[in-house]
Amino acid sequence: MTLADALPALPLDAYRGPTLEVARWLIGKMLWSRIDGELTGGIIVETEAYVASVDPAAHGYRGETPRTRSMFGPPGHAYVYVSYGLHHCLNVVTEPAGEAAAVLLRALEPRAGLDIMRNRRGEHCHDRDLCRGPGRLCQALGITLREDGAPLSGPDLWIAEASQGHQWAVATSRRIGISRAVEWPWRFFVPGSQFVSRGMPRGARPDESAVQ
DNA sequence: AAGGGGATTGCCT
DNA sequence: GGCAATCCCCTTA
Repeated sequence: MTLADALPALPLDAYRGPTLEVARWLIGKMLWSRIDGELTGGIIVETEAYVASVDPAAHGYRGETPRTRSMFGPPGHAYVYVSYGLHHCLNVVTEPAGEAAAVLLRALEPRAGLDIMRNRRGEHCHDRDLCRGPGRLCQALGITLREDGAPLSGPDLWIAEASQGHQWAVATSRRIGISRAVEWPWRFFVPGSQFVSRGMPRGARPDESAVQ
């Protein structure tokens, strides 16, 4: 899969809507990066919604800080932060500017530039592990704090429809790795996909409304 | 001014 | 399955 296979970036307006709807809608879309001239990309198979106005687990819940500034910015832009001092995590900012809300991209099914991903992740990395987890995804695609605040409309980082219009089933569950609002079913993923970051945790269920 | 804790990962047992 | 790594941010004193 090369640049010629990439469809144009989705319009930034598409991210302005309710975060939970955007989080579900993003499943099955392609995330592309062309960082350091290297093209990489994959199908989004796992997301989580964070809405600071009501969500104690969200960054920005206690107001804007230097780290969370992008989360308060306009929709369709990247919010990248450093986790545990060493891993990067990529969010898509949602809702109108001023509302701190975003969708965390947790896993991709790698489709383009797998050799590049392996250069970054390790030569012995199995396909399945290249983008399985928010930190791994960023490492595989070369995403760092440099991309924080960047619009997801290219040319370095963008989200587009997948070239084959495959319909993916979507399931929901509790979010991973948080200690507040732990019961909220705000995680969306492709059930059965080997590229999802973990097996189905407690509380997981098929999401009927998203299965076509 | 100091300390606790994290939207994680990889390696160890 | 458990735990260390690692650093900065935010909370509390």
